[in-house]
Amino acid sequence: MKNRLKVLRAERDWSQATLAEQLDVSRQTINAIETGKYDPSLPLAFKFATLFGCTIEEIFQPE
Amino acid sequence: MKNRLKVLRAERDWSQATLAEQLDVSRQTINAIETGKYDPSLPLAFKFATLFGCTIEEIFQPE
DNA sequence: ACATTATGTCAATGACACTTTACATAACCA
DNA sequence: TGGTTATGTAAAGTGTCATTGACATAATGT
Repeated sequence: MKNRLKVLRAERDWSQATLAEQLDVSRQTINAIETGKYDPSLPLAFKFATLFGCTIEEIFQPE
Repeated sequence: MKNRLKVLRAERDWSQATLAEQLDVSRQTINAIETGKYDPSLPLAFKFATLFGCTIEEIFQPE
């Protein structure tokens, strides 16, 4: 699963820690997802979409 | 997480087993997701969307 | 030079996603 | 009545998601 988190974060000038805080997850979770170590759960994917104001499909794409 | 799987299945007259087969998961997984026991992984959510020809958001909605 | 921030990574742990095998029930039909 | 299909559920096992705490490195600012 690919994702555009790094870009979306950069557009807002947010650190991984800042993003983690807003989503109520750990910084390591953000880092792991961003670097492709694992995929977020579906509920967390929805949280990303809500926070960034776009659809899940606009953030995550299956390989 | 709510979902419209039962309706989407009914529209196509598919059993849980038929759907499971097409998604390459077990029938119990379909049943568990449909009855809200747990949420699908993000990759599986994408598979549902692809198969039904719609977006993840059109199938699943956070509570 | 020193402190701070951002990122990457590791180990250990608990919770959840998904599996197989199996049993039960209800509906349908020959 | 007996066979088949659809659905729900349970137990036990495996792998993945997400956690905390910790350590390392690079970049920035004072």
